[in-house]
Amino acid sequence: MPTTLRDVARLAQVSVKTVSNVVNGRPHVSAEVRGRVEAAVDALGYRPNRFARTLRTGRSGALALVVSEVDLPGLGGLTRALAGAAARRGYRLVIDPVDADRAAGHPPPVDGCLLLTDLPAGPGVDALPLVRLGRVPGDGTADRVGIDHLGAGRDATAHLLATGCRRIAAIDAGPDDAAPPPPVLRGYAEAVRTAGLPRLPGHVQRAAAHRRADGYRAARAVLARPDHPDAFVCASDALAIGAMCAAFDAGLRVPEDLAVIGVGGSEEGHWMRPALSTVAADTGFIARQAVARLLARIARPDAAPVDVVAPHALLSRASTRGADRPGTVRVGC
Amino acid sequence: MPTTLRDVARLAQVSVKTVSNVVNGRPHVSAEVRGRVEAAVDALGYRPNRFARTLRTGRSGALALVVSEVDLPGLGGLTRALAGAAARRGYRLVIDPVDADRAAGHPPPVDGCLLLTDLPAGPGVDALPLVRLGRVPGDGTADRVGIDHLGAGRDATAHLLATGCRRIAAIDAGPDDAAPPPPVLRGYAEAVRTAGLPRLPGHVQRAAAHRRADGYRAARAVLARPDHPDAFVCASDALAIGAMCAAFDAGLRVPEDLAVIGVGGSEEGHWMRPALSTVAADTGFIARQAVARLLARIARPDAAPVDVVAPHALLSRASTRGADRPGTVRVGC
DNA sequence: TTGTATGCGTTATCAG
DNA sequence: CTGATAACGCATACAA
Repeated sequence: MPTTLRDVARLAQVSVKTVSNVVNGRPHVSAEVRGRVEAAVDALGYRPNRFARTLRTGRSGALALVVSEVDLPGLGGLTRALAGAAARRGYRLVIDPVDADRAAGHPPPVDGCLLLTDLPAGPGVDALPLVRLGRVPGDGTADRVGIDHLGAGRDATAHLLATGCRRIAAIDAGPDDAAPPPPVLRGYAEAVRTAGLPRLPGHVQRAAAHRRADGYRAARAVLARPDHPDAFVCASDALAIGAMCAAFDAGLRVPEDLAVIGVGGSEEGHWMRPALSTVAADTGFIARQAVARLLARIARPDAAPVDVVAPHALLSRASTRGADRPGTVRVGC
Repeated sequence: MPTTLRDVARLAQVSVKTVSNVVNGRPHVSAEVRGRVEAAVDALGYRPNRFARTLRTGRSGALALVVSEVDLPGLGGLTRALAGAAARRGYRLVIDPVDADRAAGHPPPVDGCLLLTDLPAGPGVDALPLVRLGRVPGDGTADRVGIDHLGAGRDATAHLLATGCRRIAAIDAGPDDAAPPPPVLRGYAEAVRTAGLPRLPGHVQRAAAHRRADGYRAARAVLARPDHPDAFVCASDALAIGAMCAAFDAGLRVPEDLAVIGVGGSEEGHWMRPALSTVAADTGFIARQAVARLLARIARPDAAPVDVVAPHALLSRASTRGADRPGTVRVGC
């Protein structure tokens, strides 16, 4: 049974209020009383009850990053950046993994949520202040911070074109019949059209989700066709990693026979061999903006939702051809 | 300002207690009253306040997985297993990323912690019921669930010996002068000695931590020596992935010139090319045991700490030689 | 500068 | 079966 403010107050011979003042670092407490209280706190090993404090103040001081997939390449870097940004604003960050099916049924005990999933928020989470992470623009129902995926798809494709690829395939996640197609695919189509290249049938694949295995399957499907592509644009690093593995297992050399580029700038891609070229988001920017937007929404729940577009840069590594490698090609906003 | 039990009670023309009974699914409520209350709950969009509930009951229904490194290969699989095990016991799981330096200063708002770090618990976390994940045996100060790392090191080394490797190097994390050496290294040394092979100087490297970059650096240091090893035993998949990259960058073929094996059984290793051989823990077992131990400790805080040894199996994949590949070699307990 | 009293939203105790 | 009322631990008007 934990010690409470009252226990400390009794031992230190002061009132509850004074102990509260000392614990919360309030001024206007005499040095002598403060010393007595601190001694009592130490002696009893007092720790404030977070739930009581939150109930009273209405603030828990915690934000949640809600993810439907914990094994996502790049999640580590994003989490680090978000935790840092939150800490600088006086908040702690916890990760809340939710099942795809029972999506976010109960809200985590936090002041607000960052959603890294395109799932519907669910009855629990959507009552909380909420910022979505990922592709912008969104549907305007919530604040959203992410890179311009259409631009990312265009830039990735342009990079492949510039390094000599001519039969470029693309892999994105989501239902096959989605309309409009997802932004990376639109950017890809735009770049291919601008270059005056023909659209090859079956060269656009839709994976079930952004998992390595989905990318592997999608890439196999394309590589099984008689008209091999010479490059893959993948809408995420997870898909790209799966696609690279499919290429190896098919006996193809990367990038000589098949170039691969992803989107995300994940750490894991850096540790593939060959290292994965990728359109990297500025995670520091995203983290700062996402936390700032979320805190703003907590303060003003009724403000109009805004989209924040984060800068991106193309990281040209060994999985794509090109004389400029290794290096960063500045593109995007 | 959210709606409370009182608002619902007022609208439904019943007492606060009755609403509470309905919300918590208690029996002894007439169907008619129940219907009225449920209608009011829906109309007002009532959601129970978790903090008030926790304050009152003393139980939050949440467990925390405390990690010092979020970019760990295998963390995804472990998290999934733990979240599942917790859910089956009626608990939710959140991940609490902590900085290595300001380790776990504040306790997360949960009923207990699973610690996936060897850092000292810190003043906040160590007051909570706590189970450590990782190598067993531990120091006896806390419950601990993990595989037998000494056996894992022995089995990994034996596998390399059985597939023809004769100059085997080892990489583990931690300070160079730690005594006793970490268990994987001890198992490695034991297997090498048993095989009657000489100890090659400089073939045991200590990395700063279990990060890919640490494995990369350590492997480079070994490969820079005139007496190349023909295999690496790595104490984690993160180290092994870094070591594999170092081998490639040195122009070596895996496994022909250099075999590599890790410990952990991470998903990420599966998606390396060649796929990483690894000593895989039974994450389902670990998750079930860890959650069970933690709940037991919550119920009886003063019970003596116990160590639980989880089964492990050697996954022989393409990063090690051998005719039996691909396949699982049953070893361990 | 410090103490007293009240309420945050919930559940539990006890009457009716 | 239902209703009034007291706690849970903390922070804060307000009083002293």
